[in-house]
Amino acid sequence: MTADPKAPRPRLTDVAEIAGVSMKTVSNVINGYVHVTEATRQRVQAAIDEVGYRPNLSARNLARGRAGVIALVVPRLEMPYFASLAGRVIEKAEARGWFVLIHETGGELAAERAALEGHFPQRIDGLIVSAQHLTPDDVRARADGTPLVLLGEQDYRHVADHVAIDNVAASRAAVEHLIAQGCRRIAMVGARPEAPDDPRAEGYRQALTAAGLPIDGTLMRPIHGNLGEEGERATQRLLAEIPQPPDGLFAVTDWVALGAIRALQLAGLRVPEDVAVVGFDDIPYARAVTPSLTTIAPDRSAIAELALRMLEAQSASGETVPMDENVPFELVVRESSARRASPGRPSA
Amino acid sequence: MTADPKAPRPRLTDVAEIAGVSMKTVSNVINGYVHVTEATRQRVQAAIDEVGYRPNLSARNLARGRAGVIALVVPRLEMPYFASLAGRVIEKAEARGWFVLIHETGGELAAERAALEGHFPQRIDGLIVSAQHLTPDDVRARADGTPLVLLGEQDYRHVADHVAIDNVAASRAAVEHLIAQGCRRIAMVGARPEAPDDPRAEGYRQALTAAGLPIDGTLMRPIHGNLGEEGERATQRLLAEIPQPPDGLFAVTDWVALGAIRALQLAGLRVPEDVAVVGFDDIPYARAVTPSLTTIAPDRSAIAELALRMLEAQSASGETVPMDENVPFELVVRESSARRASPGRPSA
DNA sequence: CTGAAAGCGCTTACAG
DNA sequence: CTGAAAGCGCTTACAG
Repeated sequence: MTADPKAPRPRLTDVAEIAGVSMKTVSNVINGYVHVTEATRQRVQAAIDEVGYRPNLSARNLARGRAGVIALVVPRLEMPYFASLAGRVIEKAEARGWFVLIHETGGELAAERAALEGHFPQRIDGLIVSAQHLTPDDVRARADGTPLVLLGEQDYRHVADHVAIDNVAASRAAVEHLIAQGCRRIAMVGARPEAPDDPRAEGYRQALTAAGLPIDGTLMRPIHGNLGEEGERATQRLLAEIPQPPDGLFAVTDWVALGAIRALQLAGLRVPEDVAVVGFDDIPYARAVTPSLTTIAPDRSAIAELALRMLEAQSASGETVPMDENVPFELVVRESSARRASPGRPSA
Repeated sequence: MTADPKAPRPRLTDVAEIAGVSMKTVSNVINGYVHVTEATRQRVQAAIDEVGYRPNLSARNLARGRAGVIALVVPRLEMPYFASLAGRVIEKAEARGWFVLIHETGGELAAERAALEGHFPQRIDGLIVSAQHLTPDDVRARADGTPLVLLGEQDYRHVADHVAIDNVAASRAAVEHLIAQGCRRIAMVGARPEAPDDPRAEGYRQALTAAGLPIDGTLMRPIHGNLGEEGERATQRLLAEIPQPPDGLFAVTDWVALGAIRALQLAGLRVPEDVAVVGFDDIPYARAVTPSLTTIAPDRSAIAELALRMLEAQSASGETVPMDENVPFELVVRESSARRASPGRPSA
């Protein structure tokens, strides 16, 4: 069990010798192939356990002609949503014998494009990209043929495999919740009016329209990088530019929501009493801050699992029709939206 | 430059053929060895650029007899301190042609011990562990011989290579800052009275003693996992158990500080007016929350660089005397400690 | 300063 | 169902 730390690592041939079989048979057992009698399998397994054999992945990947590595491209690992997503991708990849090379773009479009073209220090078998700025045209223009899965809120349908939550439905759920709390003038921080279609803005509009509320463009505030500071600044400008503060605020990410709450509080507004706030992502801080944050929690595990299945499918079949898959989400209600006002009678 | 995506990847021999030299010469150029004339080097480089050659790391590592992988073991990647540390480790490792296998322990001692014993799905060349519970005895009992570097606040001197900031000095700086802000009754959330020596508690004591302030054990509150919720609960209990709230609070991590601030605010105390708060780590949220958090910022880049150098040194020389290196830190003053009271006249 | 050849530890047709 | 052998793409003594 515990081997001499200085001894060379046992090889497949060592295991084969101990078990009294050929390398091929050991390989069959390790890779779970059929056509091995149960008695042989057990004998081989015993030998594997005895010497503590673990395959040399460099040799395996070389022989198989693959890198054994997939890249996960995110804006910044420091953003907890991406960190937890990375954790799940690593977990799911491990189960498939894949390594995850994490690559940060810093939210730069140029870095996102470079990643799309496979500009990595090494060869990779697949690419999962969670982009902030990449457009469908960027993806369409891609020359590199490495299997690719895109994550995130953009609509990449018909361009590449894509997995995400239903952002329209999730945003709609968030805003409907604010309406149910009695909010009538709901701001959105992080809308992207310049984008051809912004699903979170669409969900926002749908919820308002369904409730018979007007859509007021001045309440929709764009930001560039989904950082807390930007959420704060955008909310400050919002408050400065409109005569009366909103009574609800939907932020495109929790981080933006934290910045927005900061701006609201600095302006003397109470959350949730004066302004109810809902974020998006369910980052761990959403629980730790005051007030704790109501938010949309995407199923990160499902995202990771689907992304890896899509990569596998592409590796296996080469050309495929781009797929678009949705994973579940959940509205997690916490303090930031707990209005005491009854629905229909918002506190003014 | 842009190759046919379906074409097989160019190999070393392809480059050699184009440049009209042997594989060995190309290898020399790629690995930066001397004894290559400048003209040859340029010719080879041109061939490399022409076909877009990138070495097959599986083959390289197999030939070199190494895995090309180091493991980074952290409690949870979702904790932004570890996420940003991971980012820096990945960056520094990439420069050395190493992959980083990130492994989460969930803060479990058993998982930390398993990692120490090298229980990974594959072979690794080195191990960087940022542990929460591992004791020097655990490290001493290690059977596995893989190069190891420990990070974090525990004192692992004489047991294994260790890199950290000077936690005593950093904590002392944090508490001295609170004292300079006029605080006289300073609580510490996250002390570990059970640990033989807790450097952050030591710095706290040193600062108080140097200022002629008493050390009050009831103001030092232990917590287990450095989570926000625990910081909140510990602070709640603190407020419930002492007759008068503290006027300053030092938290062992920013995340704990956020929880503590929550508890303070829920108890009707204002931060920083009633209680000034300092955290530790400088996570990105420290800037985004209200009030923004005064904190200790460790030089993560320096931690990553030193850790990798130590791994390299161990790989090269086998047995070495355990080293202990400190990296710089900085006190970042923000709103949570901005007391209006002049030093010496704390507001009551 | 450069070339030809062995070897790293697997997988995988190909025989049997 | 199992074995002997070639080959994956590098590195590295070893010659020259």
